[in-house]
Amino acid sequence: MKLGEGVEAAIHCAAMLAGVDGAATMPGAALAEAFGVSPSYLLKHLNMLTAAGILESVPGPAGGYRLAKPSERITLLDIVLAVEGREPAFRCGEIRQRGPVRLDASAYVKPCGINAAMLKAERAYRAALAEVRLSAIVADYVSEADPRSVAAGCAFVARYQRPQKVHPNQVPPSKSER
Amino acid sequence: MKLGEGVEAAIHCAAMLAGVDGAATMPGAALAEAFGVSPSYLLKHLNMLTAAGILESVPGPAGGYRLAKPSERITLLDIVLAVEGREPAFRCGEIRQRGPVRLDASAYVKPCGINAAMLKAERAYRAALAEVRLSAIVADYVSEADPRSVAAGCAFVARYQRPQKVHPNQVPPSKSER
DNA sequence: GTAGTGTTACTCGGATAAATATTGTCCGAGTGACATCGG
DNA sequence: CCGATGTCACTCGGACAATATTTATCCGAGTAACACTAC
Repeated sequence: MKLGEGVEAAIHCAAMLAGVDGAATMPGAALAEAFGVSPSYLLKHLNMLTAAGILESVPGPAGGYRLAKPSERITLLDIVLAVEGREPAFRCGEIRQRGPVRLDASAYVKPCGINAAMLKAERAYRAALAEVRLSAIVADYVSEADPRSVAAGCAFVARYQRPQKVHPNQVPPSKSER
Repeated sequence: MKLGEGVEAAIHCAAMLAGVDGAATMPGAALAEAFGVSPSYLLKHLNMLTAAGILESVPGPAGGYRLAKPSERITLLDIVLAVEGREPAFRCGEIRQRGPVRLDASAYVKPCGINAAMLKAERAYRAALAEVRLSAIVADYVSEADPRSVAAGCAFVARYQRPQKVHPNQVPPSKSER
């Protein structure tokens, strides 16, 4: 019963990416620097989030990551499952059948009660995570955390986010930062 | 997010030990044989259950393990925590403080919202496990599972359980088995 | 001045190694049962 | 026949490897920006 250390980083990265405007992106190296983790290792987890459809990655200069969908539609469960895997934590190995007494297979049609109880508990865990949207995490952070921390976070985002190349028929964003 | 394989064995062992009468014990080797797992490795988990006050161990010949308290007072949560450790699965490393912007410690008096959400989910998980008593597991098994499986389990228990030496002022149990 | 083109620097992505936790195995300390011996 | 005693077999308990998983790192493929050149 131990969650990988990358889950925490993944959630923090997603929360920070929720603060970038529009289609702008943020490089993985900047995210790694923001939290003091290994850049190369963080990319692995960000890659899993991308494969799960939570993030989008843009290659090349001015590339990076951004949310693939609005933060209201991303839950903590999505992130945890993407990083830790979708299979349940408790896997019934059917050890009740592995003893010396080999009964007929028809004696084991009923599912293992222990397995059922463990999976029910895990469903409760996942349900609790599914109720927390990324937008709620960000809103709570902005309203509850120390204003200095919020200001530092916003400054970091503004400093490192890279606006995307605009297509000719689109109006370029205001050249506010750098 | 992966539970050790020993958890399943530990729960099954506890359920089987709930079937031994009174103060009788069952050797760890018999439990290992019942589920087809390594005897030496199972002892490690049984030892953890003993350290947690769930089981009692009796050394010497006719020794073994038995429940340390009635099965109504043992929950799945007790067993899972004893085997997997009591600390929560999600450990907040406070990576929000590890970035390049070093704010004053007073900016982090509020707990991390992400950590709060993860711990709340884990509390739901543990609450669900705490509601399942070992006696309920056994009762469900006896009433729901295939009668052949129940009979085989009872026979196994009767075959391998070792009655304890009775003190002089106590009446010896019926010499039914072996 | 403008369009085309080549270079370049920056990004992600996957393959590769080190560290750690889990799983599995072994041997030793301790204890009560059993057989033996003596009364 | 009953009791004391020494031996012994059986138990758990912790120390010792092997394996799997997690963590960390490096190098390559790809892409868009940038500078340069030609028109």
